[in-house]
Amino acid sequence: MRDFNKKLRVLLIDDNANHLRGIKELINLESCYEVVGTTTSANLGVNLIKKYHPDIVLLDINMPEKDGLQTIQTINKLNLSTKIIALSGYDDSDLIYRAMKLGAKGYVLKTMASVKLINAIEEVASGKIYLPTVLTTRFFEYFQTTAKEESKTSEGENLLNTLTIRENEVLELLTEGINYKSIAGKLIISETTVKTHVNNIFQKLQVNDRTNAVLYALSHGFKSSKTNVITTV
Amino acid sequence: MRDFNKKLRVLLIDDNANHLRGIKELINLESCYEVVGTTTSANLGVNLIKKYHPDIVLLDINMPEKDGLQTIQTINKLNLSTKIIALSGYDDSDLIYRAMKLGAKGYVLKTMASVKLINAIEEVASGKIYLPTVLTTRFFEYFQTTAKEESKTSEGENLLNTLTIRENEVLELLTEGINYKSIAGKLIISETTVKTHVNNIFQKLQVNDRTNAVLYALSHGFKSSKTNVITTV
DNA sequence: TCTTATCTAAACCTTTTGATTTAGAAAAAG
DNA sequence: CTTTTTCTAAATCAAAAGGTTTAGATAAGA
Repeated sequence: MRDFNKKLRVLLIDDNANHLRGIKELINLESCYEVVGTTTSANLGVNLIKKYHPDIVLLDINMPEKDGLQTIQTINKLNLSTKIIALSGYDDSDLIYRAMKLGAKGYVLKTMASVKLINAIEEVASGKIYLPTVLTTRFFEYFQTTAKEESKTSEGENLLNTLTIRENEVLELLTEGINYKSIAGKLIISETTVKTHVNNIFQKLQVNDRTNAVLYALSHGFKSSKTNVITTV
Repeated sequence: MRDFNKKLRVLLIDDNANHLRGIKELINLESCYEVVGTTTSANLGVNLIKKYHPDIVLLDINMPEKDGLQTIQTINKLNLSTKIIALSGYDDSDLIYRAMKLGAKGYVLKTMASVKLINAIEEVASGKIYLPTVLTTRFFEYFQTTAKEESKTSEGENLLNTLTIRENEVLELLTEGINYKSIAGKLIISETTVKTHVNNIFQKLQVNDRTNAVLYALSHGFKSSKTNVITTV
């Protein structure tokens, strides 16, 4: 929970100076906030964050100089407790999705009423996530469509299940982009044996080459025994 | 937008008969809803959905007989416009995450005030997503931690950005597991030209074969030009 | 205008892959 | 105690992929 005795320290990053001034005034109207800095440059913003360790950063993610999404990453890599609220002019599903994925704690449209912004700051500061209902819906639309393939593949008959243990080991190395010779070396078997296994894999997965075998494996939840594969979006 | 002249048809699935009765009464208090069926069995519930095509299904996802998450998938596979609201006793991040990923439009805790449930039905019926603030935060906690690994790959300089437009087109076809001849056919250029492009791609991505090129592309957020970004309104 | 980047293409050659057949040994299943 | 599965391996052959060099056409930029 948030300590109301201390002022919340807020940093503003927006390439539009006018907008910057507007937001600053708006926030300063509230006695419990303190704007510790404003800047039109993402790179400068990152430096200010390093220096001042603000509680909240309001970050315009539609900036020309540096990609806003990248900036989110850069800030999060600092490993501070600073929380990021993304500011954007667009309610683009993909943009919202990516911003949130990269660790933004809130997303506010510039067109939204100023009271929403204060609301967002308050919520995020107290450890919650702030997403207006419209954007939540947008987010989930995108989330569910991109996640759909994963669920589709996890059910039904998966040809991967027909593979033997050895074939699985071979396929795992195939998915790492390793050639016959190296696979033979790693499994300590002859290259021709590897070829035999690979051919059997092809038949079972109903493909004709390694690329398609790898693609099948990755898109059908093939789990390598050591590393956890991140199934893409 | 929802048509207020028609009653919203709701189906209830909960293995606890008492709870089922309670919810039914609660919903029937509201004149704009109609409970078209109640059942304690997930499998039976799916059949009822096939028969009655309800607008909303309130689905308890903590059932012994059949896994609630599986039931969500089964229902969605019917491809009806039926919207699912997950009911659960637990505010478990992973559970919420998976339920939403599988296509639930809302998630309500059984411990929540009954007015929240009505609220959820109303929101979901009108095409929105309903997640109480507490659960939204839980969801994003989980979402952001599981997505973290992915973001790692998209940071730093991405060699994919060095590719020309044509090289991107070729890479896109490579990631579909297509061979030189077919790529040449699709782009209406000669096979040797394709080879030239592919070689340039290899150099730029610092790999030696197509499999590794594809793996690089997939793990570094290569976006095929076909991928549809949902841009609404 | 000169230069650079991009797209196109061929020739030549080497390496890798993939397809097919055959077959022995060991282990598991019946 | 057979039969089947799995893992091993070799021999061939054909096809695809990859490496390298050279080069013309065009468009974009300095």
